[in-house]
Amino acid sequence: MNACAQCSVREHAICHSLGDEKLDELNRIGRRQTIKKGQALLWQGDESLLVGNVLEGTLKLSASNADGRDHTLGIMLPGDFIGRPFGETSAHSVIALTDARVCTFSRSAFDAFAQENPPLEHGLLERTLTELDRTREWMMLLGRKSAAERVALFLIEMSKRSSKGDDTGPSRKFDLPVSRQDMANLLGLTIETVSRQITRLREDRIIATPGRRAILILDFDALKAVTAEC
Amino acid sequence: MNACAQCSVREHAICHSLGDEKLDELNRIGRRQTIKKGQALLWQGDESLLVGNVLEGTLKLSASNADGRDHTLGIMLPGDFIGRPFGETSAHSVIALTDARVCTFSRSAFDAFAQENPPLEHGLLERTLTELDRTREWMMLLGRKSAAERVALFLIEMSKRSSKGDDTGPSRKFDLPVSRQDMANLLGLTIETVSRQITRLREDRIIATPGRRAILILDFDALKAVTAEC
DNA sequence: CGCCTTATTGAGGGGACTCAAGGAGAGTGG
DNA sequence: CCACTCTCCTTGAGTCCCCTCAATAAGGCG
Repeated sequence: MNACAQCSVREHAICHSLGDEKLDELNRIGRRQTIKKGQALLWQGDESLLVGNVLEGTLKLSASNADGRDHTLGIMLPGDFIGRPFGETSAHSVIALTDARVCTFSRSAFDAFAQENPPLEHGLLERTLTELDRTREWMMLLGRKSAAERVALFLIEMSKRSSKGDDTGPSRKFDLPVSRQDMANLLGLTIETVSRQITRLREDRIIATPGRRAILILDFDALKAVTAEC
Repeated sequence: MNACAQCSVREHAICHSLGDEKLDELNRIGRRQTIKKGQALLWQGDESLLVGNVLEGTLKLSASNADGRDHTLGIMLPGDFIGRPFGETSAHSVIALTDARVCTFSRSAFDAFAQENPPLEHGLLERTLTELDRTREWMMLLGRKSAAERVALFLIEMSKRSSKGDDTGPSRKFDLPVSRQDMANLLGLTIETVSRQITRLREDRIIATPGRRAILILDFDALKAVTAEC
């Protein structure tokens, strides 16, 4: 029985470029795996041993430098591709923010499989190019935007991503997949600054926070306006 | 006569994965082109019409947002790949910082050629993955590092890149390919802050500045130490 | 309830920005 | 060769935003 056939991310992951036969072959080198919140799937600097797809849960891509400060480089949600194919070492760590399920492959087996399946490589290339564009957008945020803009932009982004699959547009109510600390690390701010910005948005009646992780957007236009104000 | 055979970046560009025959074919859809300093090769938001390789000179990848602030996302040197294959629009602008020569392809022709030449796509994928890693490193710089660290890191990076091809290690003396303003845009700082940091490094006898754009590293270890200090 | 983690709020300081003026080259033309 | 201009860079003074340090509050869970 092919586990891929009923895979929850079948349509969104890189595998969707493969036919049934090839999918079967890929399935044979793959392995479903669960990770507990806080556990690492990959360690920065370690040998790059595996790659894979997120099936369920949220993970973060993060890096820390010599003096201990660490920075979250991205959030990985179901359907996203994890890991660094064709490389000796993993440049960043991948850590589960919630309990998660992933579908992993040994890097060497995946590399070999990819090289023999141009459509898969092509899909991976397109995905990587898109990710590069997105990362560069984020660079701009880190380089030039104020704390208020960063937080507002993050909320909008999360609102969009949490409604993935729906056609109702960005959700007005959703749960943040990350803690304040993770938000701060992602946005290049401190936890206190993030908290203050959230408070400010609540005082201005732009958002409400019905729970610790919950966000309810009251005035979407006003939130958007914050992202562009000087 | 195949212009690629004697191409200055033959060994460093993506083309090196191709055999003579395929190279010839690629050559036929390519076109050598010169751009004057300040001219744009691609405009952010425009249709993605071309891709190519840098042959000579320096270009920058940049983006500007609604309120006019703009940010340099990367520096492109000879051998680097330019543009966004397989995409409708160009997410960023590419602008010449010096007079430059590039080898360009219409995007559609390149896309078609790439899809038929897996080794080329594979090379492009590896390159894109590496670029993504590098961009993420830079994100960390923008998110977490002080002005002093940013400038020091930039000088080290430029020292390394300017000695490309040599085996003498990073050059101690080199010319910056960019203006102070470009440095500031790249590092997410203002021109004044960059200037002050350079002055500081000179006062501390870590570097000397024998000319407007020239840098001479006097104490490499001290410079490295700056990149990691708190 | 008590403990622990996570989030909020406050006070104070510092690093980078803003605004403004002055210098230093490179190129031009007399 | 020297004024002149233009651009790029440097330096200074003052301000503001975000960080740091510190205390308090709010959940979550045994």
